This record gives sequence, C-alpha cells and structure tokens, in this order.
Amino acid sequence: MRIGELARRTGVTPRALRYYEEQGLLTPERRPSGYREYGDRDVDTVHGIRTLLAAGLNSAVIAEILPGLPLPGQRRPGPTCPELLTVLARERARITRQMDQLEASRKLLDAVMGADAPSEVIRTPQR
Amino acid sequence: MRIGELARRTGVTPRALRYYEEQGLLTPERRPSGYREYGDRDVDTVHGIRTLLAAGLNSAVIAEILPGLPLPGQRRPGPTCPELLTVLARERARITRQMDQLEASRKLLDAVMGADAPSEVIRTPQR
DNA sequence: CTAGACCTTCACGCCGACGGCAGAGTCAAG
DNA sequence: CTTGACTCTGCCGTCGGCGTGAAGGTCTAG
Repeated sequence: MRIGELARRTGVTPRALRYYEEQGLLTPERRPSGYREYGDRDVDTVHGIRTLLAAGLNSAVIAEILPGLPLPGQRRPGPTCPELLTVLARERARITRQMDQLEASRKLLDAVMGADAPSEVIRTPQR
Repeated sequence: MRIGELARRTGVTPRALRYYEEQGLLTPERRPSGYREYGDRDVDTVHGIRTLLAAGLNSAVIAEILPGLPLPGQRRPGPTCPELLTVLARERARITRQMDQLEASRKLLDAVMGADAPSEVIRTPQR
C-alpha cells in the first residue's frame, strides 16, 4: 500500500510516517517512481511505534528495540544484545516512575476537586 | 527565604523558579533591592507544581488550579468555579489515559524482553 | 572596605516530533 | 490527453520548559 492508505489505516499523518522513516523506524520499499510501498505488517509496526512514543521513548530508542517487536503469529528468540537489555530495563523503570508520578498527580487533582478534609501535599521523589 | 535557598530546598533551579513566577505560579514578595522573598509554604507549592508538570499539565492549567492546592493543615472549601471543575475532570481523564498508555507500553517492552511466546501487538486507542 | 557569593533583568538557544508549504512528478479514470 | 487526487523532496516554523550566558546591582563576613 502507499503512504496515504497506511496513514488512513493507522490514523497517523503521512508527514509523521515519513518522519519515522527518516528516523529509521520504517523502511518501506520504493516503486520506480519513488513512491513508498508499505506492507501489511507496517500497520502493526506503526501502532507499536505510537504506543512507545506515547510512553515517552524517543525515536532513537525505539529504533533500537523495534527489530524485537513481537508481530502477530511470529515466533521470536529472546533479546539479542545485552546492552539492549540495559536500555529496555532503563526505559521500563522510567515508565514505572512515570506511572507513579501520574498517580500522585491524579491524587492531587482529586484533592483539589473534592476538597473537604485537609490533606497533605503529595510529595513525589522529584527525580 | 531567597531564591537560592528555595532552589536548594526544592531541588529546582532558580531559573525554573523565575519561570514559574513569570507564568503566574508563584508570586513572591520583593525586597527593596528587588530580591524575591519566598515563604515556607512556597516549598510545598513548588512540589505541587513539579508533580503536576511531571504529569503533563502545562503551566496555564496549573495556574488555574493552584489556588485550590491543599496545603498542609489548611481547611479548604470545595472547588470554586464550575468551569474549573471541567478543566480538572479533563486533565484527570488525560492522566488516566496516559497511565493506560504507559501500561500498554510497558507490556510491549516486557514482550520484547522476554520474547518466548508470540504475542499480539498491543493496540492502544491512539487518540 | 573589599571580596565573593548571591541576586536582578534581558535575551537568545535547545530539543523532539512533527505541521505546513512550495514546486514538481505520478497515477488512474474518463 | 487531461484532470484531479496522490506523492515526492526540501526546508522553515512551532511549542514548552527551561539552560545559558551577559552585564550589572546587593549583601555579609572578615
């Protein structure tokens, strides 16, 4: 499929898809005309990219871990590189911290919304 | 206290504290010399600001909800304005969505790390 | 009185994930 | 063969939360 259809099927703009390619996240074929030609699995890949981006991973990190992306119905070996494992673990920890932050923030909002009893200021280990 | 001490006590740079004032999040007194003079409660306020910033709220929104910030040992009435409640609810929903995103992303990372069984690509309702 | 730590106000720089536009080529239908 | 939808490659713009000087006042210990 061409870039427009992939855009429709993923809800991602063509501009963003070209950007992902520029960052090495997608490597579509090229027609003689220069048009990009995507495969069906790219739909899943794009969804994976978006999920990871939404979690605050930058494109460089995503590019590293994308080869290990579990695509449906595909058996894969464990993670290849040990330093990749380090990156993965670090990002995982970051995500967990971020979730704690979010929970603290939500509690704070709840306290502002239903302010009846005086509550302690939520103090997160800021970094 | 002056800006340096507040910076030390909060772990936030003076530059950031001035920025918060510029955004209307802090309104310290001024000495005749022009030096900013902060109160003890500003320490808690700054922690609140950081918690909310870390959750993705922008300074404009924080400025709106800061007056309702529950400071320790202070009894407060319910939320003042109905449109403020709308903002709060929207941000709260955003945070919850974000937490779901993070969980999905973490699962994806786990799948990449311990890739033994073929797993479905996590598909989050991207927006 | 002086040094050095601290403070002030500009004002430009940065980063990352795109948006938007220009100018030109491509493709399929009628 | 034309038309209109689609695509290409540049390249500059944006936004938010600061970082980083620069050029100059202030404060306090010795």
